[in-house]
Amino acid sequence: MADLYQPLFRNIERYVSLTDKERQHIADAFSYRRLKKRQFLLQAGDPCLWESYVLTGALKSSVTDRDGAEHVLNFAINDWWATDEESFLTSQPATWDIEVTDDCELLQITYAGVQELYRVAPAYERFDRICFQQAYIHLQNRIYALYSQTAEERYTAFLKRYPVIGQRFAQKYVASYLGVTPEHLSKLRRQRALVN
Amino acid sequence: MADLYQPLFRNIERYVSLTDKERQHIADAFSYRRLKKRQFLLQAGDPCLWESYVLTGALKSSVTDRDGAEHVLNFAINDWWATDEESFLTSQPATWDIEVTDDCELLQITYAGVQELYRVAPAYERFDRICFQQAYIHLQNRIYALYSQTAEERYTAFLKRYPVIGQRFAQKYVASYLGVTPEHLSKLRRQRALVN
DNA sequence: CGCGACGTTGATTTGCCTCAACGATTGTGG
DNA sequence: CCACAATCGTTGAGGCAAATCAACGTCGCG
Repeated sequence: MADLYQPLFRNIERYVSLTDKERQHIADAFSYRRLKKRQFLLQAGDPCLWESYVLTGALKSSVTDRDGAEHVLNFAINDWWATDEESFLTSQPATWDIEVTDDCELLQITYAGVQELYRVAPAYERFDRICFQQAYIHLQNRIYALYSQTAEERYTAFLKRYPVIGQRFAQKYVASYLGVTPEHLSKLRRQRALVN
Repeated sequence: MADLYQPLFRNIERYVSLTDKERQHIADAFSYRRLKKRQFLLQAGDPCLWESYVLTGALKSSVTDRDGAEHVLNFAINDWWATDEESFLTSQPATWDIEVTDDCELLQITYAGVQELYRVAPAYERFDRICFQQAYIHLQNRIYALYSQTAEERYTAFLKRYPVIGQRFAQKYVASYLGVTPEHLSKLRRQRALVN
């Protein structure tokens, strides 16, 4: 089943080129795992032991605050990654929950696996560097959007940028990701419907 | 003046160890520059040609939105970095302004310089990887704070985490960084003063 | 000294939240 | 396969945190 790893290789080769030997090291380092809807890839309090590449399915990362309110930080569907990096990198208890919202197939790597890959496949460390640079830029833009845009503008931008996500996840999670209540997003959607 | 580079070396050696040869490559790659208060390290529309390490002085990074409102994204004082990474990495026109708020001494490196350093000093690419991982985690936490905390809570956390910044920058920039108006921050401060 | 930028204060407005009630849909056990 | 519960999205009424607008004192600087 070498084909199983093809999507992962293509994901990595967006940024770096891989030799056959490097592909082999990567395939050896990642293990396959299935999770069913409503299972948790990670629960707050446990250490995040895996970086997970999503082959199929859907997950959401969220944090629950002191008041019990859940705040969605990220979505992940096929060809995305799902990890609490802070916990993964420091081995401290996670603050995130990562919950499966559609049955998943994952490819997972441990912290030790990553360190070993850096050693035997330097292209993988370069890939990680580029990934985190992109992710950093993306989060800066998200913060700027939170500062400068209304909820309605953020929702419009979200639909444009991630047309698929809005269909694969419950409205209330989209609302949480956008930083508004489900009720408010519902009202925004109604206003948009009236205009068109 | 080899001493000029010591703060930069120490900054890098927080995360990776350097050989003497690597230190030499790094010193060769970074050039020294002074800027006066009110000058712009970067203006929106120009490409960001440098990653800048701050030896002394103070700068703020901000974006001005369509309505003309300025939003402060980052502060930088000694031993911090100041760059519009999106522009630096893609060579596209910057969206950020980076303005000097106190006379600065900088050590700067170009994109080509970074690529060359990656080649001759692999520790530097590892340093960059770790830096961006840390920065990514930090921004995730900032987004979570924007979702889950009130302005007052964010201000309290800001004072605790960056006691120095609040004193080196005008109140209105701190307000902007926290995502509130200067008037509102002023009222928050008044309330805090009454309590204590 | 006089100008302009900054911080403050108050009055008013507003975007979004909270709370509550209600159908519609989903899923679950008998 | 149906009945029931649970969850979700919607709608409305009322409230609050923060924005807006405007006026004023102060300070640094030319």
